[in-house]
Amino acid sequence: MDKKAVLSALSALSQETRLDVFRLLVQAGPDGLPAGAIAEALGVAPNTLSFHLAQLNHAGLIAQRRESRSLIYSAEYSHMNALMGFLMENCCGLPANAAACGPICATAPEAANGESTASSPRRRV
Amino acid sequence: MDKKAVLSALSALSQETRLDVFRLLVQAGPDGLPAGAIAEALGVAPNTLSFHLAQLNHAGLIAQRRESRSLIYSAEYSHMNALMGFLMENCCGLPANAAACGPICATAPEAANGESTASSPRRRV
DNA sequence: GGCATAATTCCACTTACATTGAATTATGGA
DNA sequence: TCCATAATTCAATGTAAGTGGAATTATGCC
Repeated sequence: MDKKAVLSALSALSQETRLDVFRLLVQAGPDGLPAGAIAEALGVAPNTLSFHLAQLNHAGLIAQRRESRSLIYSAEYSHMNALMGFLMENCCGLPANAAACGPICATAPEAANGESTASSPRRRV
Repeated sequence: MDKKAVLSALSALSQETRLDVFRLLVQAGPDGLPAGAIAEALGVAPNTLSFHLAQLNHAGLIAQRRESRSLIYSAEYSHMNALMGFLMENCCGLPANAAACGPICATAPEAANGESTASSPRRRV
């Protein structure tokens, strides 16, 4: 995950409606929700919601799939985990910081490189 | 941590210069860095940096302390951890999601509620 | 084909954000 | 006290983001 992707994800989440949408989808689970259900749940106009869904989708935070007439959106958990890893990158490696960095510490190097399965890379300054 | 604080933190981080500043401070450790050193390291004008430091500080992501003529800034790790917890709130609780939610899962409830100050003791995972 | 539903795209508008240069506050030393 | 350093605050400008209304695309059913 590069800085551009991180900025894109953070920008997407730094808006109230989009934050609400994302959290709703996180809690909805892998099955996701159709756009209409999201709009109704949050009380947002359909066109406005479309705009925000596009931003989240483009940022890689949510996925889209069609099911008949409905477009179903669902959270991309892996992308979120990669984002967190990036923010704390090169934090846990410092002996002095180990305690402060928190729960992400144990797995940060992998999360930072996204898509999991990464096992070796550590330092990048 | 409430939604307002989360939005404030995400807005602060969704800007390239501020993201660079925060990551630099995360990697610098609890001792932090003076404003001038940050400005030089990132190649940003002093007044512009001041503006961004104020935003990060107001969002609770960094702390400020004076040391002679210098103002030293340091990362607020606990705030960052609380932010991550909030984003994944009510995710790990769902049996279907447990695997997808990732590393934060094990400690999310605490991070989400924790208003504690920097370097607070954290439970083992 | 004709019609209704689901959602998106396009357009104009208003507001908020980031940057720049000049002026100001705070600290330390001669 | 006077001056230099460290950093912030103020005022002005250009650009990007969010919202609302009307029109458009995609799918399903009769």
